[in-house]
Formats: sequence, C-alpha cells, structure tokens
Amino acid sequence: MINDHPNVSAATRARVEAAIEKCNYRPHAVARSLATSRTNILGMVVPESVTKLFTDPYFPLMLRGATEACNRRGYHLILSLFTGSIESSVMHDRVARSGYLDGVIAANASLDDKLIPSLFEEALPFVNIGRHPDDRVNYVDVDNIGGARMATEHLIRQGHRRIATISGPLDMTPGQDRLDGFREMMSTHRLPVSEELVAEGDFTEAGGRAAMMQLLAADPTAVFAASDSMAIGAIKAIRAASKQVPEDVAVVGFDDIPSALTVDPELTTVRQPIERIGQLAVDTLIDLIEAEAKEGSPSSTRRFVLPTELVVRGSCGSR
Amino acid sequence: MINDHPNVSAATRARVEAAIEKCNYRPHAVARSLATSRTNILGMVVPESVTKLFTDPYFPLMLRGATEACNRRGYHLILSLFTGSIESSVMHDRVARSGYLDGVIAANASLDDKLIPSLFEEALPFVNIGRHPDDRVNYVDVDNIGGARMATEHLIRQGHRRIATISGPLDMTPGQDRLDGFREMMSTHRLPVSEELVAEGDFTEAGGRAAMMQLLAADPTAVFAASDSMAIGAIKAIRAASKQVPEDVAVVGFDDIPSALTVDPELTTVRQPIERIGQLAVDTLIDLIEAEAKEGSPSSTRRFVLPTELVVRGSCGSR
DNA sequence: AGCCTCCTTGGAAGCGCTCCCAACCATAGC
DNA sequence: GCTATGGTTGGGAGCGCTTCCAAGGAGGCT
Repeated sequence: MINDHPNVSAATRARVEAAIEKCNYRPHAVARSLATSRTNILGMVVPESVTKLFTDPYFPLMLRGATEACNRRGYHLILSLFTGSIESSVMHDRVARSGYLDGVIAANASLDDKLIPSLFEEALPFVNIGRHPDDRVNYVDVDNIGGARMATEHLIRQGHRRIATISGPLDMTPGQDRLDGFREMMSTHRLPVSEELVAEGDFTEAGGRAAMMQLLAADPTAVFAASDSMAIGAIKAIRAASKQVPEDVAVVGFDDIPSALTVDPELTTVRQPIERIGQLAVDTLIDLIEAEAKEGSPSSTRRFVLPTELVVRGSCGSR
Repeated sequence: MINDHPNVSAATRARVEAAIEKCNYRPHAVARSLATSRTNILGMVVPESVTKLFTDPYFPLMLRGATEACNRRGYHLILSLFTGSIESSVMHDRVARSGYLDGVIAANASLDDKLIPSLFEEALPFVNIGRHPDDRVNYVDVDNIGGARMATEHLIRQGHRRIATISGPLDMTPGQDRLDGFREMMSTHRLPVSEELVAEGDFTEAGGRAAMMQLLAADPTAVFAASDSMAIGAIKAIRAASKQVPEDVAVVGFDDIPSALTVDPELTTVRQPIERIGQLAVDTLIDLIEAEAKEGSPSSTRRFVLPTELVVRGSCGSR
C-alpha cells in the first residue's frame, strides 16, 4: 500500500519505505494506469488551422504555462499538433480514443472543429481555450471584446476619427471578438466604419503587413491590429509607405508578446495573460478530472474569462 | 489477433474486422502497453537552462518537426519543460523513470546536464539535440562551426577587417561552436580578434541588443551574431546609436527564423534546417527503439550533423 | 482409407498494479 | 478469562491486452 493508505502503521510504513529505497523500486506507471484507469496524462491538441500559427510567441508562452501547471500537479502533457500530412479524422481518433489521456485541452478549436464532437462522444473531459457557444463546453478565454473596446476607445480619445482595423481570421473566435469590440466602440462614438477600413489578417506578421498595405489606400490616422505580430507587420508597411509611426498612423496591437517591447516605437497593446491561460486551462482540466473521479459524474461546466489590460507605450502617440 | 498476425485466414480476418466495426471497438492502449512494455510515447525534454529560450521561434519550429514525425510514425510526444519551480532531480525522475516513455529526446542538454546520466542509468534510449562528447550518446546536430565560418568568411570577403561577434551562451555547445568557427576563420585570414570584439549574449533579442551596445565601443564595421534573435537586437542597438545597417555596420545572423525575412534590411544569416532537426531526432529515436526491440540489444550509436547554408540578404551589405 | 503435417483457433498465463475482503492480532471492556 | 472492537495485514481477483501452447480441422500424401 504505497498510496498513502490511512490505515497503515508508522512502523510498517517505515519498513516498506526502507525496502523501497534499498531496491530502488519505482511503481510501474502503466500497470497502475491499467488498474486505476487513470494515466495522469493530458493532451494538448492544436487543430490544423492553428498549427501554422504555432511559431507566434503566443503558443510557446501558453504551452509554458500549461507545462508549469502540469509539473506542479504531477501530470504529463502530450502535445498533438495536427500537421495536415495526417488525415484529421485519424488524428481525432488518436487523441480522443488513444486511451492514454485523462483529459484534453483544445487550443483554440474553432466553432466547427470536429475535434469537440469527438471529444464529447468519447466522454473525455476537456477544456477549450477560447469561448464556445455549446453550453457543455468548459473553456478559458480572455476578454477579447473588452480589450478591443479599450484599444479603440484609447485611439478615439487621442482624437482619431478615421481608424482602421486589421482583424484576425474571422473563423476564429478571438478574430471575431476583437473585431466586434472595435466595431462596438466605434459605433458608441458614432464613428462610421466603412469597409475599406477593415482588412482581415491571419495573425501573422506577413499577413498584418499585407493587410496594412491595403488599408493605407483608405488613409487612416490610426489602426487597431488584432495581434502584436500583425501590428509589427503593419508598422513595417507604414514605414515602407514612407509614413511615420505614430505621427502619421498610430498603431495599437493585441497580446503583449515579448517583442512588443523591442519594436521601435514600443507597441501600445492589449495585454492578455498568456501563460496564465495555459496554466488555468490545465488546472481547470485537472480539477474537472479529479472531481469526476470523486463524485462519479461529470461536474458542472466551468468557464473563465480573464481580464485584458491596455498597455500604453509609444506606438499610439500618447507618450 | 488484431496485430497483423501472419497466420490468420482472410475470412476470419474479415469477420473480425466486421465485428470491430460493429462494436466500435478500440484496443485499450494502456493494457496493450502493459503487456508489450511499449507505450509508443516519446518524451521531449527541455532542460531548465533552455526553457527560458522557449519563446524563440527555434523551439516551436523544432517541435513542429518533431510532432510531424511522431504523427507520421504513430507515436505520441510528451513535452517536459523544466520550469524551475520543480526541483530538477524530481523532473529527471519523472522523465527517466515514469515508465511511460519508450525513449527521450533531450533538447540541447548542456554537457554537464544531469539528465543524460540519469537516462543512461535507466537504460532509456535517447537522442540529444546538439553534439555530445560521450561516445555512447546519439545526437542530431547542425554544422555550427562550418556555418559560423561561412558567415565570417563572407564578411571578410566584403572587405571587413574589424569584425565583432555576439556569441551565444558559452555553456551551450552551439554557443561554443559558433564562436569557435568565427575565431578559426578570423585566424585563417590573420585577423586579430581582440577581446573587445567579442561579447557573450544569451540567444535572446534583448541580450543581443545589450551585447551590441557594448561592442559599439570597439567600433566594428561588421558583426556576426550567433542567432537571428540576437542579430535583430543588434540592429536595434546600432540604429539606437544613429548608425546604419549595413552601411556603418554589416550584420549577419544564424538560424534563418521566419522574422529574418521581416526585419529591415532582411537578415543575411546561416540557415539551419530547424524543423528537420526535430524530425530527424524523432525518426532516429524511433529507429533506435524499434531496432532494440527487434535485436534485443542496444544498437550502435547514431549521429547526424546536418549542413548549414549561408543565405545572403540585405543586412550584410553585399546586395 | 489411413496417417501425417500444417494451418487455424481457442484458451490460459502473465504483465504489475489497485481494491476489496477476510483473517488476524492486540487491546480493552465486562 | 472471555468476548467485543478496531486496527492491521495478507491474499485473491481483475484491469485488457499479448503471447504461447495445445487441441482441433483440413488437406495432401502414401
């Protein structure tokens, strides 16, 4: 009875522990898993649409938060990137039915991603990163709408009227929400948003650059980019058009990735607690798994929306 | 006999497969693992000294290569970042003795890292990323010395004589090797390398910037940075000192990360096949595991050194 | 037609652990 | 001194798979 059983005498315990020490014994995790039907392994699943963004600093940071929580709570993390070369139904099966996973974190599964239905089918506990309309889905998200509102309002307060936005992909909820927040705040201030002031990016620097080149035709005095990578791309496009940031065009980003501090001028941005998201997703998932094990039935849905915060630096012209 | 047994009649096989289909049956991976003592799970271990570099694009790319190979060959990958908050002996144990891993990839374990001895002790097959002097260690590396030589030689050919370098951390082999390559090529051309022309960085952009600020005192006409992130930092420091790249100071980096193309001017750099490293490490590890399972004894040591390639762009002044 | 061989198939053991239950011992109460 | 009680310990079943072996069946040979 290695497992902290309450009714073992201290003497026996000591004797056993001495023996363990002597033989250098380790319990065999696989055998234990078979007996308990628990593996202490979680899956982190990155859908194909998101894998290409994997080099954005967002993912490493989120992953670092997730692994930190796993380390702290004694779990392992299997990383599954859907890499296109394998059919995604195979990957879904491998994740949902591998038998190795106690639970899964879905990294920004889009609303129509088939991953989530197959997770339900296998009754595998999971937490999505990013909101999801199905009310059985547990998720951890950040206040994208609020953040986008703050960013937009800040630009409006600076006196800007012709404000453009580079949205994220509109099939991803953060892309959608940040655009919604922008539109709402513009409309609150009765500022029109003509279609030439909106360009869809893909969260990458190259995409931001391309979108900005297009937006420059509309001659905005400010731009709200839905990610820092895109904001950095936008700054480059603005410079390439021989304009100054922030004098000619003010720029605000979203994420507060490390390089927001290393661009010139430093990027005004909406900070989201990226590592915290990974941590919280893992902690929530483990709580879910352990509650289910204890109570025997799936526990109530858990949802967290972390606050975002405007960080004012040089790129918006207010410093 | 689900497992491709040779002596099963076609009819029986078909019947069994129909039943499998009908009951929606999946073999229980954990039970199978217990019986075969194979899990098809690999570990990717990132030592503490390297975890802080985890947001550099290098790791996501390498990881993407590694997961691609795992997907292709039907393995899973457990990601272990040593996050300081947990004592590293505990982490070593959790990796080497978890019982879940068929093998391990050590991501740039430094020469004195205790991870490698504990892997030997458990007789767990492993592949290190980066060379290792112990001749029992399998590894995958890139030709860091050759790459550094090419970069340096290119600058010399451009007519530079006073060439500085920003090295990586000298307790990591790539840091050491790239500095060696630089020194060798300088010495080949009988160019002195005074100590004021060498600054140690930490592979980060901030570190590169700080190192460059220091080097500017020595007034070099060119600088070889041992990573692109550091090169980007260096460019910023050069600009901050009101100098031009490449006119006043030519810059060459190392890695060819995606943002080498998005800096202005585009970065001349030494390309290393980052995703390929991850892939090759996984493929080698799996080969090792499967050979060992077949032949019963540890197979011979495998070592790969991938070539590097100079990519000439704008930052070195030759275009 | 009988026998041998090879192919096929079903069954049992075992992987190393947990969990449960029954047996045990010691102590205390009557 | 005997039973009741509670705390302790050892043993057996079972988790779901693989692997090995023996029994059964079909076909070919003499």
